[in-house]
Amino acid sequence: MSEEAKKQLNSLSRGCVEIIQKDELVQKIEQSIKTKKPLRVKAGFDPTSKDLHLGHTVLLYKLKVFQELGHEVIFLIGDFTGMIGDPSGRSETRKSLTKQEVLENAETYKEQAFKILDTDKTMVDFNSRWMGQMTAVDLIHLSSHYSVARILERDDFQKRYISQQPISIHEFLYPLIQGYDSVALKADVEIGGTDQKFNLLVGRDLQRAYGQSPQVVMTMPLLEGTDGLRKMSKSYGNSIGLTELPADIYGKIMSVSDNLMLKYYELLTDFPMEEIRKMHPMEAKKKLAKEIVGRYQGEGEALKAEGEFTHKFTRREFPADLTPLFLSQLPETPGRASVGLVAILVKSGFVKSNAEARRMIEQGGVEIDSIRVTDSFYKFEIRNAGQEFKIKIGKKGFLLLKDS
RNA sequence: GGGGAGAUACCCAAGUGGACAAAGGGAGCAGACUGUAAAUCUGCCGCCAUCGGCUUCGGAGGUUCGAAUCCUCCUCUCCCCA
Repeated sequence: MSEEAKKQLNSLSRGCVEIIQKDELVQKIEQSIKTKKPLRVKAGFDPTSKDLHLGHTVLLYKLKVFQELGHEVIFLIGDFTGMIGDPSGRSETRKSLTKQEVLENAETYKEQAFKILDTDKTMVDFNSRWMGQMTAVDLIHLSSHYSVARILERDDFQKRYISQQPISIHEFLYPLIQGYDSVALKADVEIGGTDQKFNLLVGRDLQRAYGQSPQVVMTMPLLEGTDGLRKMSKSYGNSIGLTELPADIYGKIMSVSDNLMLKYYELLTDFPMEEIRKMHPMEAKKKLAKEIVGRYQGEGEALKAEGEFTHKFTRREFPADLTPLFLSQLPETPGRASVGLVAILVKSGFVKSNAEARRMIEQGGVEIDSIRVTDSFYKFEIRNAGQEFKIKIGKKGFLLLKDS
């Protein structure tokens, strides 16, 4: 293997779970170096939601590595497949999206993707370009290349089948359609999450069936969410969204376990791992949090988020520049002489119901001017006009309440 | 086309006429411990309220003093046979 190929393989493999087949990849790289023809590297994204989160960026980051090595990156938006809904890893049928929703989501995807990828060097494509043209005859022809038994082999389908969950025909078709994308694009390499392995391999098979040289498949781990257990997903409530408030992104990264942090480093950055391991975990985490916030929201926001974090949590101080909430802004506030704490918590939107507010108070989660209040009947006594109350609610809530 | 099983709170899941706002687990929230780590431990976990009340067990009706539990119809899902 040439030095250059070795170097490429090395940085491409970082964090990678599987490369099928590795020697094919080496061959393709050597070939590309020799002929000065870049590899066509494809990654598909299902625009199922508007909000991209860190989990989605694992692949984007890997594409960037390919790009920096001079290869041709195809950012494929599965607008057609998005309307079907990928059954991968699902225990139930995904709800289908309308064309309109898919296109809107695709826009935000592109926007976020180009914070990582080089706009000029990236080819953006939509699989409706070829799938939209496909006739029923073409589809049936495509289906003839695969058997029901082989599709059923797939782990998630099998689980659903055994546990008596419904599987719709259109979900069956999904892997074929996604696989066909590789044929249409003549991909040399496709990268995807480990949950995509089956679909990616179907791409290989179909390329062979259509007389092309099969793509190399590279699978990347699914990034666990903030719970450290399940893959990051908005519906699990464990995701870190790219467009969330900088302070939230920063805070969420800080609350991730040390182990998970290392994984984030491996998959989302190219910092040398040995150096990270040598750092104090909290310092390493801060560095990561700053890096991520900076990447998506800018350097300035990152610094601000870090400052805020240190102030609020490390030093446990009340944030300095909090916009006050005036009593008069609250709907139906009774005579200011007797404003109940419970009412304030609910009306300011920190808790959903009176019962929750009471619970929170009685369990010691509320402080007023640094004094814990456990009496759920507590009423504010306003002695002088313009008086302020600094209310701390649970771990993350800060409310500055002001008279008038 | 025929036969059978099932739908319970955010999720999984018990309950099969009163003691059920509904066991257990998970998630979530709060507290202790910390690095807002993670892990662990404790408490809370439908809604309104002072005792007390109100709405909930796929949907609509019905039986009963009383139903998540029984009956009827409907909707959805799964399995087996054809």
